[in-house]
Amino acid sequence: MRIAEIIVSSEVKSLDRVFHYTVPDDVFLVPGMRVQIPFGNANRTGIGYFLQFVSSSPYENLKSIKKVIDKEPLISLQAIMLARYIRKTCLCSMSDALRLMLPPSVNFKYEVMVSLGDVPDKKLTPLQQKLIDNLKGAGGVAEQKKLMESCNVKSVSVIKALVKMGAIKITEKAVGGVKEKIRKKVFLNLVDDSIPLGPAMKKAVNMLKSYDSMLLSELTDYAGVSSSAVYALQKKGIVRIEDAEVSRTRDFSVSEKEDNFPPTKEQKQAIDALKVAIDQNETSKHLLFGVTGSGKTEVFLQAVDYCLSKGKNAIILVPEISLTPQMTSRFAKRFGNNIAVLHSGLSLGERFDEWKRIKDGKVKVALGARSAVFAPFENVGLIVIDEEHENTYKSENTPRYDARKVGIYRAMQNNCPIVLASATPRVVDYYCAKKGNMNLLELKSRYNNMQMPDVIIADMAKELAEGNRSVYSRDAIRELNKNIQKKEQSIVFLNRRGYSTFVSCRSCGYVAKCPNCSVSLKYHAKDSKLRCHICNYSQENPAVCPQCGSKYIKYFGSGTQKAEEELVNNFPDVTYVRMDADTTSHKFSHESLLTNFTKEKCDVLLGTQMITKGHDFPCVTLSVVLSADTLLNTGDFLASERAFSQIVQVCGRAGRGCVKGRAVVQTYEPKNKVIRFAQKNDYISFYQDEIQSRKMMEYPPFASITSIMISGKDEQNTAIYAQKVEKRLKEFLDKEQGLCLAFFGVTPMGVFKAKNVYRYKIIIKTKTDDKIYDILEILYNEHITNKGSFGLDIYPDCSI
DNA sequence: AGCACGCCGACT
DNA sequence: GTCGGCGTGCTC
Repeated sequence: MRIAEIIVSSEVKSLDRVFHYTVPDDVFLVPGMRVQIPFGNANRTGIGYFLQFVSSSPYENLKSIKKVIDKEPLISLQAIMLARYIRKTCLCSMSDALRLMLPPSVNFKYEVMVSLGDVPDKKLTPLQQKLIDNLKGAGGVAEQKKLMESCNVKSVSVIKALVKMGAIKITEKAVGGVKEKIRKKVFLNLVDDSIPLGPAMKKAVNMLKSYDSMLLSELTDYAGVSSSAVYALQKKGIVRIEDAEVSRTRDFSVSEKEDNFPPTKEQKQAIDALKVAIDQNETSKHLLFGVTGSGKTEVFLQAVDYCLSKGKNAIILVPEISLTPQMTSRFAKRFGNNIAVLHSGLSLGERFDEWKRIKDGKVKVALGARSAVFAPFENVGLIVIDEEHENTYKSENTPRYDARKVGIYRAMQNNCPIVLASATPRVVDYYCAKKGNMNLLELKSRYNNMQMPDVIIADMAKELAEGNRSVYSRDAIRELNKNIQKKEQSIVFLNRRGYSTFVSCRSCGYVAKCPNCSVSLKYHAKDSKLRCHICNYSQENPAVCPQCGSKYIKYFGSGTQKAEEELVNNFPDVTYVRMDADTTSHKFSHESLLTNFTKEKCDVLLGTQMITKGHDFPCVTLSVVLSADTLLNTGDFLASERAFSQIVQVCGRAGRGCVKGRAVVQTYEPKNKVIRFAQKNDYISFYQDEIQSRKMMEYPPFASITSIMISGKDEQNTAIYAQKVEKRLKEFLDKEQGLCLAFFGVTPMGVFKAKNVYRYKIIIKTKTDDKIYDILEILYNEHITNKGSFGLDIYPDCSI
C-alpha cells in the first residue's frame, strides 16, 4: 500500500500540516491532484491536496483516500514548491498558499445535509419533534447547520439521537466550486442527401453546413428549430452531439493585428539584452529604468514576442489600475487570442476559464494584476513587473505576499529573466542595479522629445502668513485660471490621508469615532453620513454633540469635497469631474469617469491617487498637488521614495501631448529635498541622497526590516501573546550571533484596532532576511500548534 | 472548526 | 435512569 502526504483544505490553523493516508493500489494519483479523504472522528469528507508519496509513516491505522477528485493535477510540482515558499514567507497555512495557485472558484467543500428517514412511532422530545417538523417543512432535506439554527437547537446530540433511531440520515453535498461551463455541441457527421428529412431537420443541416460545429443552443436559435429535431438527426447518425467546454473568455481575435514598431536605439538595446537573457536559460534580474513616455511597453511587447517565438510563456504584471482597455488592446493587437487577461472585474466563472486556458496551454501570455504572478504556466520564459515601485504588488489579505518576490522566485524556478520596470524604481532595486546584482536597462529619452513639465513649488506657510486660508495657493489659482481661459485641461490631486474630514465638537472636544476601529469617522457630503474608511461602518451625522449636547459639532479638515467647493467658488463656470472612493464605488465607474473627463473636455479632474496611474490624458497641461506634505510624512523609511515617485507621476500627467505642461506642488516645506528633486524630475540625485541616508540609518538595502503583526479579538490576550512572541523571537535571535541589528519590541500598530481586531507589532532589523524567515517559520509552526494562540494571528511585513 | 467523550445537574 | 449543557483534546 502506498502512503500519501496530504494537505487538508481547512481554515483551521492547527490542521496546517501533512497528514498521511494510504492509497489503494488501483488509484492513479499524481502530486497536485485533490482527493476526498475521511477526516476527523466522524470521518466527514474533507478535501485534501496530494503532495507526494512517502515510504513510511510514524502513524498507525492510516485511513485510506476515498476518491481522487481531479483527472489531472491542478497544481504542478513547481506550484507546490512555490506554495511552500509562500507559507514560509507569509506565515500562512499551506492550504491558503495553495489556494493562490488555483482559480478562486475551484474551492468547494462538503456540507453536511440532513434528510428524513423512518420516523419511529415512539414519543420524541419536544426538540426532536420540532426538528423533524421543520425538516418535513423544508421538503425532507436541509443543511444541518441551518436546520439547527432555525430550530434553535444548540447541541448536536439532538441530531445524534435522531440518527441513532433512524429518524434522519446524514448525507454530504458538495457546494461552491465553479466548473467548466459544459454545453452540448453539435457536429455534422455525414452529408447524405438521400436520407429523407423533415423541414426542421433540413434547416438544421443546412445551418450546420456553413459551420463545422455549433452549440446546440446556437443551432436551435439561428435555425429556428427545436432541439428535438437535432436529436432526431443524431439518431439518424447525421450529426453527433458532444459535451464541450465553452469558454466565458473574451475573444481577442477580432482586434486588428499590429506589428512590432521599429524600436528606438535605446529600446533596441533593452530588447536585445532581454532576448539574450531569454536564450540563456538562466535566472536573471533586470531593472528597466525608463521615464514616462519612453516606450517601456514596446520593449515588453517585443521581448514577449521573442519569448513566444522560443516556445515559452510570459507573465506580465501591471498595477490593477493601469489594466485599462488601452493596455489590454495593445497586447491583444500583438498576440491576439494568445493572451489571458486577469483582473478584478472578472466573474468567478470568467476567472476560472482564464486560469484553465493558461493551464491547458491555450494561451501563452498572462497579463494581469498582482495575482497573475501565479498564472499556472509550466514553461515561463519571461516575467515582467511594470511600475514595480507600486505598493499594489503587496497583498493586503492573507497570504500577504509580495508579487515582486514571488516573481523572482518563479524566475528562479523557471531559469528565466524577470524585468522590473519603473520611471521611479524603488531605491533597493536601483541599488541592486548599481551593484551589478541586477542588469540595468535604461530608456532616457521620451517619445517625440516630449518635455517634462515646469514645476512650480508653492509655499503654503507663506500663503497662510499672507492671509490665504484656501486649499489652493495663489499659484494654483493663477495657473488654473490660465488653463480654464485657454480651454486646456487640469488635474488636481489630493492625498486622502491628509484630506479626510472628521467631526468634532467645539465645546467639549468630542470626536466621532468608529466603534470597530481606532480611527475617527469621516464626513461624506454626498449622503451627509459619517463613515469609517477601514470597516465601512456608517452612521448619521449628529446634529448635536452626543457627549455634551452642544450644537457646535462640525466637521473639520478638508477633503475632496472641500477642494471641490473652493474650486467652484473660485471658478463658478468650471466644468469638472470628481473622482475618489465615494464616486467610484462601482466596478467600472472609474473608467467611465475618466472617459467623461477626456471626451467631455471638462476643465478639471479632481481626485485622489487613483488619477495618477495608468491613464493617458493627452490634453492635460496642468497638474496641481494640493498637499505634498501628507506624502512626505508617513513615518516610515519608504516615505521619501513614495513621495518622490508620486509627485513625479502627478507632474508627469501634464503635458503629454505636444504642449509642454506645468505643475504646481503645494507644500509647507518648500525646501524639502525630495520635493526639489521631484521638481526637476531628477531620480539620480534623489537616489544618491536617499541611499546615503539609508546607509546612515541602516535601512534597506543596508539592512533588512521585518515587521510582525500579532492580532486578536481580545485586547488583553493579544497583548499577552504579543509579549510571548517577542520573548520567543529574542531567544531565536540570541542564538544567531550578529544577525540582529536592532529589535523594537511590542508596540500597538498605528491603527490599533481595525474591524474589531487589536493589533500589535514587533519590528526587527537584521543584516539579511533569509535567516529571519527560517526563524519565523519555526515560530509560526509553534504558533499554530499552541493551544494558547487560539484566535490570534501573526503576520509578517505589515506596514504602519 | 467540528466532533466525541466524559462529567454533572435536572427532570420524567 | 437519560437528556442536554459544557469543558477538553484530537484530527493521518
